[in-house]
Amino acid sequence: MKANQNQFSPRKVPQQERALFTVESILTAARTIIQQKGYEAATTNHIADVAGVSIGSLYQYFPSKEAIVAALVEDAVLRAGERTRKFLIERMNVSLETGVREIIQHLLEIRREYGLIFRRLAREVPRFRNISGQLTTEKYLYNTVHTFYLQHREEILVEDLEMAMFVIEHLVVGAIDAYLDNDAPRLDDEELVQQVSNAVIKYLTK
Amino acid sequence: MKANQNQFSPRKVPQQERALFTVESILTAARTIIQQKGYEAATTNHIADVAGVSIGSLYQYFPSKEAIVAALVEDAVLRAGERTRKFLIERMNVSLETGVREIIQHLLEIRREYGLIFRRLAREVPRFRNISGQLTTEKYLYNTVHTFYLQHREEILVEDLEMAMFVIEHLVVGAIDAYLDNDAPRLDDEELVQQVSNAVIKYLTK
DNA sequence: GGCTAATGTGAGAAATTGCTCACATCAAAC
DNA sequence: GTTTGATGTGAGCAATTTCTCACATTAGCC
Repeated sequence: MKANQNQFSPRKVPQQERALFTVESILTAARTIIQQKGYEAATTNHIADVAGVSIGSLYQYFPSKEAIVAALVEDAVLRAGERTRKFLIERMNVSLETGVREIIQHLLEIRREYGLIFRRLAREVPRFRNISGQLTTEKYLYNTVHTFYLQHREEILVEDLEMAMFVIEHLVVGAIDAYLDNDAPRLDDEELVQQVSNAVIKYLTK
Repeated sequence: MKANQNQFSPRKVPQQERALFTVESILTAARTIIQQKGYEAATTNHIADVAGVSIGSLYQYFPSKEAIVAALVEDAVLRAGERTRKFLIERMNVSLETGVREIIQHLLEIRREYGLIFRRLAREVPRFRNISGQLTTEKYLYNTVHTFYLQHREEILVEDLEMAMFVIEHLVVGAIDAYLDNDAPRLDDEELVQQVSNAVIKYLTK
């Protein structure tokens, strides 16, 4: 019984070039299908088909269908988390207004780019909601955002900052997701970011 | 070929007391299962099991699994829509601040009560998103809300009111759903309503 | 070339699920 | 009590989907 193995661990680690290509093809195919047709359409046979490999190969590297999806989610959470982290650290010293606007702008980009994971998958497969939820709420990000707000504490009139952070996080993400879901009439990226920033800044400082 | 029949129409209208009880049992079972375990867990056999009726009886009254879900959705949209309509009309003449707060309070109640439909189902089954989306965006409600805002137009500094309505709708619903999904720490109903109202009012008037 | 381990294949086994149908039971009217 | 239509039953069909396994092919090494 090997350690560090769970029900999502790969069965076999690819060692040759062509095996790596196979694994990549499978992940790409799964991503594409889920993106375009949704989770239900992503049957293992269909994924193998689109990837151009046999169903047997698929099951050599992934123990189950869920393992494929888990791999997609993990990848997205890692990448998006890393980018957001860097972004936040670079913005540590800007003004409250600028910081808020740029963070919202950044969140819009992230949630558009990883729409598959953070919106489609997280909604259709409740199992994965927590995993993808990690991104916005994980401790490191939380602390970084918290630090940013603290640097502008005197401008902020809200008493309970932690509570305000929770409210803001979900106000913002809620509006962004709705904007991306519906194709909002009379509203473009710039305008959305402007309006939501306004709301957040006014909520905090007026 | 009968008119007024579609793929969701019941096959048979219950005529005796016990048949009505059967239908109710099926709907209740479906609601419970979806609420607690999600849409995927709601197989027809499982629904019949929980309802305490045979799978045959289920298919006597519902032509398909989707018809059961459609019945749940329709019921919720009708009830919630009607209640919201009445609520809005009663609040036509209150102040901007009071109106906004009470509407948010009302939305919180509605989305908690009909959480099954407006949150779980709408997310897991893309097919039903539009139907449940009707509730908040349907024309009548839209016009009613619009009228309310217009009565306080001089207090409102935002130029493009229609755009602001879109932003506000999704800010509010986003925050409410997040609050209901996560069991938000250090935040109760009253506090949430207060904070979100604050944000909306300040966004509109400052 | 010959050997070995890694990789690839796809028919089909096993499991799941929506749904049917031939039949059994019950309620109401006479 | 008999009849008749409404209601209830559940084995199992048909279609789909996940996953296995015996076998074939390929890459790397001597």
